[in-house]
Amino acid sequence: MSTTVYLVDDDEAIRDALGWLLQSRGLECHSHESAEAFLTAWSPTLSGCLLLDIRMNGMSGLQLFDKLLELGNRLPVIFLTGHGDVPMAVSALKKGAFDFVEKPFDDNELVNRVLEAIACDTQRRASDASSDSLKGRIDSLTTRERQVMTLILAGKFNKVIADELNISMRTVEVHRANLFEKMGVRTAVELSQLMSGQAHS
Amino acid sequence: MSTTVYLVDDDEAIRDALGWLLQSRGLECHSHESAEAFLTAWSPTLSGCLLLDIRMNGMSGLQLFDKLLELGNRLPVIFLTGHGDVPMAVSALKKGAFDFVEKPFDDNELVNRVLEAIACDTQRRASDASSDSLKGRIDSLTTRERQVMTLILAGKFNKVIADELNISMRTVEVHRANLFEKMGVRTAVELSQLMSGQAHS
DNA sequence: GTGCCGATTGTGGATATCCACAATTTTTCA
DNA sequence: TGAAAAATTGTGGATATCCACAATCGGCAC
Repeated sequence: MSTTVYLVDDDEAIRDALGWLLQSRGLECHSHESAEAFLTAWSPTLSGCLLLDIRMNGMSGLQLFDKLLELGNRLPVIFLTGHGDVPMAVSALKKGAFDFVEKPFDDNELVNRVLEAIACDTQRRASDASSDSLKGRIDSLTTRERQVMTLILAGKFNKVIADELNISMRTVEVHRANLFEKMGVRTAVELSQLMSGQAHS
Repeated sequence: MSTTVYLVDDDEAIRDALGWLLQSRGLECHSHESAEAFLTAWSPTLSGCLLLDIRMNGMSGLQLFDKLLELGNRLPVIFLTGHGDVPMAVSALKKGAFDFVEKPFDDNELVNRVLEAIACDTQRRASDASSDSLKGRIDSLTTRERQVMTLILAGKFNKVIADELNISMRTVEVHRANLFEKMGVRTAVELSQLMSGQAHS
């Protein structure tokens, strides 16, 4: 999935106009005429951003937003509405919506918001990728190696680790060397920095 | 400064009503009749939250908010307004306001928002405190000790550090022991975890 | 100018880590 | 049941770290 602007609005005129606007600015745009239609197309791997009309036949934009939140959506959402009120906007933003724009909107303004949202998603995606690769390396560890790693990160000596796991120091050394290799680090400090911010129970 | 609700509104009736409401819920409340008056009372050490009316004579609530942002305010801000519109609310929230409430408001609702804001501030304050104490410990390090620490955090051996600083390994050992003592850690791993997320150039 | 602080270095020994060479036991999975 | 993966342990030596004891040198403040 390359970065794309997903547009959900039941008004064909708006879909056409916005689609044209976005494409004229070099942005790929996929339109859906209903929340339901977008839901079937949605996957956690989508990247870019989501333009979401609030008032629609069937599931509303707000309902779709809630549903996507449950599904773990990370795509930044920009709400579009002609009938928004303040509490609605406040609630949407506090739930994590990226923006909330009233119709009629200024074309340049909207495109700017879209570009910001895409930039935000790109950045999140990059940090996700590195944390995924880290998770992969952690998964490749054996149970013992993970136990040893945890104790190393607790700042304990091999001797103490051996004691707590009821194994010989030599075995700890082996696990230590192996897990350093798998995690791609050369020292405990590097490991600690790599793992900082990660859960590793 | 104990945790207090700061209220800025140029309508005396509202100040009285809100002040009464908050105090009846056990919340200390300090009222100010203008943005200017609050500004002179403001200090970075205030804790609690700020209830801010938007439409006021003189400096508006939004202007005060911007000014406080420049001054480095960390107090959560809840806007109160009888004439808010969606773009205004969106802009305020995107700038970091804690909430945006329209008048007339439900008493319980508002008190809940205030309690949330206070909880949020209390939490931030706690994490600030520990990071301040950390900063203090870092400040207590000598120049050399800081240099050595940086290299330790880069995962380098004493030998390499000695080389890079053109001093003997023994000297590095001394600095290392001293800075561990000052930072309150026993191993490089603990130091690394302590410093994770901190800048230490 | 005397004293304090920070930086510097040395010796020597106790601990700890790193690793090659070598091997056995246990678990897991097909 | 047999092969592969994982866990285990030992020896011995090279490196690294930790630390007490001891000392020199330069800058700065009172």
